[in-house]
This record gives sequence, structure tokens and C-alpha cells, in this order.
Amino acid sequence: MYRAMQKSEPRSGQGAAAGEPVRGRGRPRAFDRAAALARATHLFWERGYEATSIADLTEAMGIGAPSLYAAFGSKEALYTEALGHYHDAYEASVWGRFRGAATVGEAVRCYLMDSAAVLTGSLSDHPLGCMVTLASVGGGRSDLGARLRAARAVTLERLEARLGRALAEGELPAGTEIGGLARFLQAVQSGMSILARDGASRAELEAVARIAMGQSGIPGCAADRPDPSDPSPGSPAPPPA
Amino acid sequence: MYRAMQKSEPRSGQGAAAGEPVRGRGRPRAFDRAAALARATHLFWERGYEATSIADLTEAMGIGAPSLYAAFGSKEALYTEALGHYHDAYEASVWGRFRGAATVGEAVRCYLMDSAAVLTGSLSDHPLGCMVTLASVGGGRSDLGARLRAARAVTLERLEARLGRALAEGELPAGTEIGGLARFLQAVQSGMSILARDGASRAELEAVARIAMGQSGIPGCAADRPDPSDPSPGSPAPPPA
DNA sequence: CCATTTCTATATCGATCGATACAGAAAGAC
DNA sequence: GTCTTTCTGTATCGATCGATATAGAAATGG
Repeated sequence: MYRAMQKSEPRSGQGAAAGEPVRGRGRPRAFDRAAALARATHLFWERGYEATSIADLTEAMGIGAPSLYAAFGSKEALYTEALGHYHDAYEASVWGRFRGAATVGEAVRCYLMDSAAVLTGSLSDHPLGCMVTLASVGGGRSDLGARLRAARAVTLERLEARLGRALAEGELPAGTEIGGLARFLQAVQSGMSILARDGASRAELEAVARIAMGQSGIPGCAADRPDPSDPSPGSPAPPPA
Repeated sequence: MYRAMQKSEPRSGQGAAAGEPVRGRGRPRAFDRAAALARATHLFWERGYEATSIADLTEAMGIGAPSLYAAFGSKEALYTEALGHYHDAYEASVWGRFRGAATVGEAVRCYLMDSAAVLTGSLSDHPLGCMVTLASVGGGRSDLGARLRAARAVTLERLEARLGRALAEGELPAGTEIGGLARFLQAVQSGMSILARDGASRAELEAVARIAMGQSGIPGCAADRPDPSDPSPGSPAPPPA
């Protein structure tokens, strides 16, 4: 009832190495908030919002229900924070090289190839597919549904912005339909999420990406020369090191 | 407990125009089983399995809970039947022209363009996107999850079979990677489901399909000559008629 | 008619849902 | 030390979950 009365994040305990070193007066939090949030994120990612219960979460996070509510406020607020954590933890893996690319072709190639790596869990241990993409069912008019739709819209906007810039700079032939091309690329990446969920390998997704790049008509995109900064060219997966 | 004791479908009432006209002895069912199943299908389709409660279902189907359980057995069994109804009602819309196509290119074109129409609800009134594709989150090891995964696998197998035949008949250049191409097409269609859920129009999905068909790759696929049997060539949507 | 069979409507069942009250424990402030 | 503040663990809360027991209603078979 009086949800707004409780602070969602009191003072921050001792676990966070960044931000506020201030320690409140009372008993310090006994668990690592960031680690617990990461656990919750993986659980939501794997099962979806509805299918994940508070009991599942508290068990996976290793804390009691009151601690969860004191630290995160509610299940919905926890999911929102999980989306934020997901973004902070994996955004760079997909969009990092995209942003730094010199040409559109390189940008699109990095977007698709890096997606193939991330979506199959080849870079670190996490559930398969994209958390935002796979949550597209349900939540029609709820707040969470709107948030997820907005997150998917950002992908489209980024692609459109990059393609639009390329068009303005003459990198793409005049008259190229930016919106359609962006939607095509997003569709391919979304489909890759579902393929990954169904067990497709990184190499298989990279093959999909290569075909998509060939069909895209973007100059310099189909060129399959790996970036020197890419630790693994296109083989199944790098050694666990 | 004694789930197996009750008949999931006793004698079939009078609603079914096909099959068994036999009428059992007792009081006849007061509701249209097929219509109720269609309502349930739409609800599951729209919200997903977990987010749809029995109360939601009974309200949408216009029946009481005991009638639902007497006619369908359980929520899970109802969902399974809903998947069957979904298949029976919409499979032909997506795969009909694909099967009848003379060439691979025509088959793939029909598959993608007809998908664009169906997924945006342009042919009849139903939720947006593919029920099977959008249900890819959760249900990791459950029976329903396995059933859904199998349904998605069928799509891949169909595409691979058609492409493989084309390869054997020389319609595709020797050495063409069938699996990758099939996975690419499935990814594009899966992505179109999510785009449709997020509000993309039929014309927008058709633009995506055209890019996917591209200029190279499958011969005769990019040729954008509509089939004469197609009631709506490629414009936003046909008049409601 | 009556007996049998099957469906429908009310009123739940135990289990679990998300979310808390409460009391004790562990820290800083004094 | 004592007081204050905050977190943790137990034991729930009312609501809703999927699923039924029961009794009455509506059909057929005799």
C-alpha cells in the first residue's frame, strides 16, 4: 500500500566498489546486492517474468524475501533493475564495435557477428538469446511490456541512425530505404535469438549473419575479413582460456 | 490424481461438423467446443501460457471452470489443443503456396510474403506474430517447451527439405549450404513475428522480406512478380471486403 | 413415466502467488 | 556501555493459482 514510503536503495552497502562509500548507521547488508541482481537477471532471462516466482528468486539469490523487498522494492522493480543490469553488462558486447566501426559495412558486420557470439553464450556464461527480444510475448499494456517495447525500439533507432548517416555521407546509394534495411537487420538478430534458444551454435548463427550481410547490399559488409581486435574469427568458439 | 480416468473428449457434442455424429446419452454440451477452443487459442497466443489464468480462459470462453476441465482436461492439455487448433487454422496460410510453388524461388517468396500478411493479421482477426515463435522464452525442460521447440524445428526441416530438393534438381548451385540458408530464412520469419508484435505493418514486413530475398542467392526469389492467385499484391492491406 | 447419463453452476479445495509483521541480530552514534 | 538504526529469519498475510466436490438441470433409453 505505502510502496512509495520505503527506499528502494537505502545507502548502498559495502559491496559496490563504485559510487557512494558512505555507510548508513544500521546493520549492514549481509549479501552482495550486485551479485544478487545478476542472479535474478539470469533467472528472469531464462524463464521470463511471469514464470519466475519470488521463491525462485530468493532461492537463486540466496536471501530471504524481506531482504529482497528491502533491497529492490517489488518483483516488478527488481525486473526493471534486472533489465538495467542486463543492459550495463552486455550492451558493449553487441554495440561496442558497432559504434567504433569506420564504415557502415563494418558496423553492420560487427553488429551481426558479435550478436552471434553473445547470443550463443560464447563470451561468458549466461542464458541463450536476448533477454529483451525473447520477452516479446505478453505484457501488452503493462509497464514492463512498454519498457521492453521501448528497449527493442532503441535497437531499430540505432540501426536507422547509423544507416542514415551512411546515406548522408554517400556511403550508401541515394534512395536506399533506411527503415526497411534497419528492420531487416533487427529481424535477423531477433531471429538469431530464437535460433540460439533452440540450440543453434555460434558458427551456425555466424553463417546466418553472413547470408544476411550478403543480402543487405551494404558495401563492405559481406567482406568477411575479421577485425584484428576480434579474438575469435569465426570458428565455433575460442578456447576457455 | 486420477487424471487418466476422465475422458478428454467424451463423445463430441453436436458442434463438430466433421467426424462423429454420435450423440451420447446424457445432457448435451451447452457451448460450442470449437469456438471455445478458438477463444482460448487467441488468449494463449496473446499473453503466453503462464500469464493466462483459468479465470481469464473461462471468462473469454464463456463457460465455467468445470466445463473447461470436463472438455479439455487441464490447462496444459488445453494449451496443447490450442497449438493444434493454431496449426489447423493458420498453417495453410503460410505454407500452402510454399508447397504448391513450382520453383524454390517462388516457394521462398511465398513463404516470406505470406508470412508478412499472416503475422500482421491482414488476413483475419487474430493476435499479431506467430504463437509458436513468440513462446520461445521459458518452458526449458517442460513438456510444453519441448512441444514448442519441436514445432519450430518443423519449420527448419521444411525449409531444408525444399532447399535440398532444389539443390538435387540443380535449381541451386552445387555447394550451396542448405542448412545455413534455411536457418537464415527461419530467422527472418521469426524476426518478423517480433516486429509484428511491436506494431510493424504488413508493408514494412514485406519490405523486410524483399531484402531477405535479395538479388543474389536463390534464383527467381527476388523477382517480385506476384502470383496471380494472390489476392493482394503487396500494398498495405486489401479492403475489408 | 422413471432410470441413467452427462453437463452446468456454486462453492469451494490445498497450494502457491506476491508481499509483510514481527522480533531478534548487528552495526554506528553517543 | 546504551540508544538508534537497519538488516535478517520466521511465520505468516490476503489474493489468486489450477483444479474439484457436490448438487441440480437437461438430455437419452427404457
